Amino acid sequence: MTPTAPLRSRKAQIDRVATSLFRARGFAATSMRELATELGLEAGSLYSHIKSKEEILHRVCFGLADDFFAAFATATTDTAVPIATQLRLAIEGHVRVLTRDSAASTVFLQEWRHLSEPARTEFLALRDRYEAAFRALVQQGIATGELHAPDASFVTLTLLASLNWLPAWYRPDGNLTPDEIAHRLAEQLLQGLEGRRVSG
Amino acid sequence: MTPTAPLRSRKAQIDRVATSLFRARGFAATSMRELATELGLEAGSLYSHIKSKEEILHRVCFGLADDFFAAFATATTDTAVPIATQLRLAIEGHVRVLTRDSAASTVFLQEWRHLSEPARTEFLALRDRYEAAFRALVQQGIATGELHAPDASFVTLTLLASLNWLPAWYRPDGNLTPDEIAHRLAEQLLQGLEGRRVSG
DNA sequence: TATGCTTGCTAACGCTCGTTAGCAAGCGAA
DNA sequence: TTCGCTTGCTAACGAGCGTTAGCAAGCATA
Repeated sequence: MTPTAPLRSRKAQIDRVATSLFRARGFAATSMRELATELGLEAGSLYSHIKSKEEILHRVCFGLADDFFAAFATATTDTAVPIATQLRLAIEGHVRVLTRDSAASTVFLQEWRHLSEPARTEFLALRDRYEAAFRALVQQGIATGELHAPDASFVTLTLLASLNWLPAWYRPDGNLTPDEIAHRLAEQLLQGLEGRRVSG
Repeated sequence: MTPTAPLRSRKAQIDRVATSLFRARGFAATSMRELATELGLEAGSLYSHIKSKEEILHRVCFGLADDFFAAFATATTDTAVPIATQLRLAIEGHVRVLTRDSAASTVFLQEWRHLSEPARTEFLALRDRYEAAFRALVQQGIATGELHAPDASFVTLTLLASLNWLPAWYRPDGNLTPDEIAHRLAEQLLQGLEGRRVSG
């Protein structure tokens, strides 16, 4: 039924509701009592299913990190494909993960800093690794002459920024499907990078 | 001394320290006792200078909103200037505000949702008005043929997203000055929009 | 000298927080 | 039927929260 998580386990249901609350109010401003009420039970009952509030945040953040890495790997498996195409596929994969569960994506992007150590440091390392993978792709594209830009880091930062703003305005019932959005974003971002124009 | 706020009033000093804490930990996760300690005094003493915790957030958010509007107005006063140039100036102005006080900018961008009503709604109205002004500029540019894009809304969203990610990675002691960053960002974003290429 | 503003303290208020202990009902598997 | 897992309750813990009241020292101005 719900596109984001299976209904079978109570734990998954808690994660799902908590994620949407974390998105709406922020992690620190969401209370366990609020979460329990939303689920129709008492605060103490939550602890039959989870160990702590932060455990939920941890699962959301690291779960989504896995998704992003998986999407990127899929987009870049075939090294025979032109870099520009690989980058386009990576962008589309990234957007697909973002739109599949925009509540979780927002939490992933905004609330990770409420992770305590060492999870916080681990998370940042993952994020850096992901950005580095994107940057390497851009750099490769510049080296082969497929992409034109003076600075791969700069390009990568603005590119991911454009993409990561998506959960802030994306609405599943909007007039663009996730794939259309992904395609448009890739088009718009790469037109500049590729230095060519498709139409007027 | 400090580039962000004058030292003369204790109130301004509280605002400045609070802003940096709000940025680091988030508004909800920052306690008044923590803020007081950082300032070398007791929690109760803060209330000789401010009315509430939220008052600080309010001042930061609405103060920066004023700055953004002022910068945009300055960039677009001369209507004889080509739209593409006005847009470039608006981008550079926006970046200048962002980099002048990146802690306050981060709070402005991330923590506004902890404003209670009606301030929250007022803030969102301001933000919408600002985005609409940018969008109108883009739309005008498309109409005159100076800019090429299928959808002004889409362009504006990704454009502002790229810019607003800046406080997340900008470091005042980095190897690019704010003006260089502003120029590069404008260049990179408009090269795509303008459909031309400066160099290889 | 008197006024009033700025600045800061101590002590405490009512409240909410995340979490735990102990108990119990339901239910599928052995 | 018994075992054990899932699910949920009530009651309470210690801690921290934002905020207030009441008081007082310092200091510039009138």
